[in-house]
Amino acid sequence: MATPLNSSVLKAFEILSLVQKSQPEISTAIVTRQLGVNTATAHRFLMTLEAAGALRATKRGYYALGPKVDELGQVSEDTGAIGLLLHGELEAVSAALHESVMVCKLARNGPTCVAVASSSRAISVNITVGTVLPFLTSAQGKLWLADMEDTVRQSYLDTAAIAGTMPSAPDRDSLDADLARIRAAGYATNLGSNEPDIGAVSVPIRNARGTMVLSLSAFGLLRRFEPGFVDRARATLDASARIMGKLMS
Amino acid sequence: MATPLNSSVLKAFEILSLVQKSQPEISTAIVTRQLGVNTATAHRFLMTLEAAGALRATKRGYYALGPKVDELGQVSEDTGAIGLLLHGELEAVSAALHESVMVCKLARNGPTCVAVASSSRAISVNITVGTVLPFLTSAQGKLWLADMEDTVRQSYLDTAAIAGTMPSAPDRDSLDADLARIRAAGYATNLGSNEPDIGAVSVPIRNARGTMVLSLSAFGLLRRFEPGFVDRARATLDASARIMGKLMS
DNA sequence: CCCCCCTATCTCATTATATGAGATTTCATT
DNA sequence: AATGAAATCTCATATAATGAGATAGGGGGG
Repeated sequence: MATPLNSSVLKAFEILSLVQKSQPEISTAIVTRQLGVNTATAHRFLMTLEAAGALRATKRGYYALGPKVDELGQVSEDTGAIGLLLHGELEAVSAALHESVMVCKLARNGPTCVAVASSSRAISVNITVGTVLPFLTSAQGKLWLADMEDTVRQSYLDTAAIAGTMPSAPDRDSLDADLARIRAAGYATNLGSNEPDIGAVSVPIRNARGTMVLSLSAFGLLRRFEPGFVDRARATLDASARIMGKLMS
Repeated sequence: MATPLNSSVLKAFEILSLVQKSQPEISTAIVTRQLGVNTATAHRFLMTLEAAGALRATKRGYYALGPKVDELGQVSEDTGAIGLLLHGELEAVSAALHESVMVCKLARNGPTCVAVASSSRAISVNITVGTVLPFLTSAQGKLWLADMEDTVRQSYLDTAAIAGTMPSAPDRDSLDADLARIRAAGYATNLGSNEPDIGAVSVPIRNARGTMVLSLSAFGLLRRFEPGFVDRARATLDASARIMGKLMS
């Protein structure tokens, strides 16, 4: 009999996973219904998770994610956990394409770099971990927009507009058409729209459940990004994105 | 007898809390030593946390924070958990000072806004959640730098320099003197150094252990930030920072 | 290249504790 | 203030966590 796992701990994380953007607070009833455990058990787990700081009571019987989650998330960022995890694969893609590659997560103001591998070429594009890309003019920004529900997309675009990072917006119809095309193709490109003379190709990284959790892109001097290279890069990036998706699940 | 807490779950979070910037990976031995539990128990917890995705094996017997932590952290950000938690207090400060106030966490490229309350005044400073402030010219940036160990500070300054967000750096000695003054005073100001005609006062938010976890600042048109107002604002901000620190612990 | 030691991993009997049904309290709503 | 729905508590029982000791596996020194 292999090492038995601690089922209480597993259950605790199942409970925490019930908290989602569409369900930012959970209660005893929700836990009971969605995990099929006894009311008393659900209640005790919520109390325990609150004591641990993983949940925080908002109103009687309702809990949102707590400070411990933020604290651990911060440590994970500080220690570059994602970067270390993806580092090897990222280097491999960079070497295969002879271009710089980067991985972004979605933040409020745009895709934000969490890992990067620079090509050995003599170009210098100022990308470091933490860099925020614009939604409308970067390949990764458009890729994320294309993946969103309409209402969610609108809220991101509104935020971007307020923050002033929404330059010379193309009219809404052409944006919609563009995003539909990207959604169908499964990749996005940026041929100089963000920085002059810099091109990029990006593909989604999806977890086991098919949710887009990160984006991957290759970028470099625009003149290299002619159709043939874009196709080749897309195939290479897609293969790596599948591997990275497995690593993230 | 009040509801007994699930000790396995509490222990799981104690174990996760052992992962820190200074100790990015944990092993059975580390858990055994630091929590005083049996080797077999420690091992089983690590296996369980890996199965839950909260930890990720890097090499034989060593574990770093895993994808579940990032996932939950992302949900916490998306649901604006910190913002909701601090919202009431933030509004109160804004009302008391008749200025906009904001809270930032530390990210690689500078303090990043996680919550904001706008004053009712007719000024418009483009601050939204997600906005990244510069290290050297913003009140909050200097406050964070002042709180860091020398080596850590240098690594942040290096990153900032690479990202090109380090404008006309004052010479090193004057920066050190400035930071020493801020450290001693417990607050920092920015009198137009970031945006012309915009001033700011900022104070640290510390958790129960004294660690600076967030920064709080009030900002507005520069001409209001004469010495008398700065002193009054500092006192008000400090009082709120203590309350917010408790909420975060 | 092999051996040795340190550490991770497994086994199993004992014991602690998590569980669920039902009773009780609390809160919001009318 | 009465009512109903949901959270919280109690306690006997079953289950699952624990720790000592045995085993296996890997990295470093000879």
